[in-house]
Amino acid sequence: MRSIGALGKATNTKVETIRYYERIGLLAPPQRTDGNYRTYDDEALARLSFIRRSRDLGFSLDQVRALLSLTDQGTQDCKTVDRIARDHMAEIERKIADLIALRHELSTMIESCCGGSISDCRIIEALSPFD
Amino acid sequence: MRSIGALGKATNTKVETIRYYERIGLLAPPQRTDGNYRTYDDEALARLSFIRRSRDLGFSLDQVRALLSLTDQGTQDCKTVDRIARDHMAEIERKIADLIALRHELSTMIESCCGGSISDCRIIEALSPFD
DNA sequence: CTTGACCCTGTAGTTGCTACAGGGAGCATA
DNA sequence: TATGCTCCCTGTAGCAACTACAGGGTCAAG
Repeated sequence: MRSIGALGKATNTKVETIRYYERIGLLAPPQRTDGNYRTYDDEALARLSFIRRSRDLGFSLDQVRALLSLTDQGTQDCKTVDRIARDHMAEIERKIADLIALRHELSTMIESCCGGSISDCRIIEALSPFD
Repeated sequence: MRSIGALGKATNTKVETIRYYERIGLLAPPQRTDGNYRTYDDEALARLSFIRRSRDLGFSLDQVRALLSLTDQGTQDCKTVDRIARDHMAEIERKIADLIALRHELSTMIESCCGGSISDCRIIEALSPFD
């Protein structure tokens, strides 16, 4: 059993974030000490680690919730898990493509700029309408 | 002169968003009709177009605010504009790199999965701690 | 004269936290 | 025993950048 601070350190999570996860129902309310302190067992540690790892991989809290409930059910619904992961992957691909397009536009804009000395700024011009 | 709805259509912006921009001081409060409707002139249209184009390029509202004030000043501070644009560019590069790393991790995870039929799910396993 | 599309203000919701404020618990030291 | 100090508690408000109401007013067409 460990305190919320210890759990936070173990999972690289801020204390407030842990309480937030509890509040939104992602983590079950843990046991309390006589002094009303939360105490967490290994299962809670595993669950929070799972959440954090999923978050690091960019899953939304809703997606994490879905993944957790699938593992909780133990129904081994691999198809659903796979779909969530693939959907997420597709979204990341989209974001990458968007950002690359953006980078291209931006770099064109920046390159057309004077570089800091000439008086009519092509960046502002590029952003302005009717040019 | 045009109504807020017309301005919204012309700039592909929701009416609520235009009012929001006004509330946070990005757009000046426009003139009103007798019936208290906002009316916008061409300058407002140009300004909102500038804002939207900047937003589309991923600039934050704070960055947009800075760009706008630079153009308002007319001081032709090209150096500052260039810096804002380059900073933004660097941030986008970072995001792209992050997402590509993420994609790699995710694809490794997904490929190791059964594909929807075998009962022990490697995705869940990959997300779980102590594996 | 009524219907419908538009507009108004003001407030609350979204995502995923983060940051207080104002207090209590628990342990070490003087 | 008193005093610090660190940790913990609850509850609320803030961030970005909108979006979505609720509950009303305005205006033109039929």
